[in-house]
Amino acid sequence: MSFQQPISHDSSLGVAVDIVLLTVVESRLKVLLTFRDILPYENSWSLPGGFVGSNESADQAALRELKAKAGIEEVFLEQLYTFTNPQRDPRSRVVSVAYYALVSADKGHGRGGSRAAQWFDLGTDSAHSLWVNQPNDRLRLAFDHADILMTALSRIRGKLEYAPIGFQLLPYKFTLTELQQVFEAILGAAIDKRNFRAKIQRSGQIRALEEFRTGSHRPARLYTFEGPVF
Amino acid sequence: MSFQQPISHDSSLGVAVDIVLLTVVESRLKVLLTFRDILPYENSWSLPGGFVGSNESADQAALRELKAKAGIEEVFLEQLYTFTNPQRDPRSRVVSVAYYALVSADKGHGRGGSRAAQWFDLGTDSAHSLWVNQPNDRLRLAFDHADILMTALSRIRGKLEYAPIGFQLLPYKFTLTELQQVFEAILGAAIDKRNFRAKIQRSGQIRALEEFRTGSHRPARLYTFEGPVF
DNA sequence: TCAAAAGTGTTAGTCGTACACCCATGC
DNA sequence: GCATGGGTGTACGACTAACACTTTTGA
Repeated sequence: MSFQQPISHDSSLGVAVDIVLLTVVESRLKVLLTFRDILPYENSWSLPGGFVGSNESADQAALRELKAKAGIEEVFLEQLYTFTNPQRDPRSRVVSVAYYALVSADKGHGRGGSRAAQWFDLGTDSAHSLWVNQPNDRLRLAFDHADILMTALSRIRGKLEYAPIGFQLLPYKFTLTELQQVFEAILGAAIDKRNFRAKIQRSGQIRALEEFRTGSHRPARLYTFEGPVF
Repeated sequence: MSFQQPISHDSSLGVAVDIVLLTVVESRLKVLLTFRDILPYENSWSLPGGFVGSNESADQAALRELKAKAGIEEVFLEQLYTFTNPQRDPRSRVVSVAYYALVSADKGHGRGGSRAAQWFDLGTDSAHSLWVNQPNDRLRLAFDHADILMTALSRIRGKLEYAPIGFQLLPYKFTLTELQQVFEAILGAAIDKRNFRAKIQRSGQIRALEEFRTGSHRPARLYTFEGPVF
């Protein structure tokens, strides 16, 4: 039996952040991945991330990485979970403080067309977790990033029900149909239109504007997010 | 544009775990604190914790520390949040992966009477956060441990509503009054007896036993936890 | 005038909440 | 027989979920 002696501080683990950056485009949930052209996991895709600098918090590191890798500055960012399996990085011991971030599609495309970072579709129906568990050949995620992605998806799905995070994926003005599409994309399931609208209106989180989005059919009223009143 | 070369890994942050270990004794929520007889924060109380070993996960480190500092082995343990303020430890850079743990009072007293580790009362009414924010002189917590404790309390209060964690604070057999007292201790508020019992019964999480706890009054039926059926 | 998306109400079941009295036991 | 904690039911309001048709516009 191994008696663990008191651990010396200079065991020197590395600390990194990894970010699950999500957006919704045309009713589809998308995640930003970066391409690795170096070992380990050369030619795999991975979550954007990097090491935490010696004089910054993990939050700051995550924001810095988002700006550098995705060109994104205004973003909703929350800590997700910290992954600490000693074997998660084959090179050396690195613990990863994972974050999830949500951007609206209009802000979210600073980069992402580049060869180094691309948006990947998370599937249209409830097959999210399937997809993540059994990625196709094109998409074998590096390290434990598939775990991180799954954890993020299930956290966000849960949180969507009670926290006003859906709005983070939309621009300032949006239609109720767009909002519903965001919910459906995240939950991976269809929602009844009347019930959804009634519930959202009841919640008092949105305010109707006197503006309409005009398209090729009946114009849709625009709304804006207005946090709950305390 | 800065192509980020991997930030030199040897910035060598330390990684520690800190654990908010809670129990409920006689309707009072208690937290286990350890006494620091060394600098920094000499003569303060702190959450039990320690550095993560170079070959163990943070979960394993937390379990090891719980066993070492509190003599506790069977315990419900979940990761809470990772605290990464660069100044949180005045000696050197240490990030802390915080956990919360729940034990039933019957298991929870392996240690805790020792000079090094003691159970502290978290106040009987809804004044929890007040108490934590403005600790009396006896109780000024080391590092950012007051933050960690507050985060744990608010997480647990939230989670109590939808996850079966209340049972973790009770022995295998318990009365409904005991269960209600656990809920009241955590929420810091009184609960209506009839509503509580109806709700718990409805949830299908407990099973009635044909045993009774006999005391100085009418005997109370014992129940046992039985996870939700899938 | 037609295609397409916007918009709207009712019903039934379930859950939360407020509230007061009788029951079984030890002393 | 009394003090103490154990145990029970009902009514109202709010929310969930199922379900189909009319309105407005551009083409």
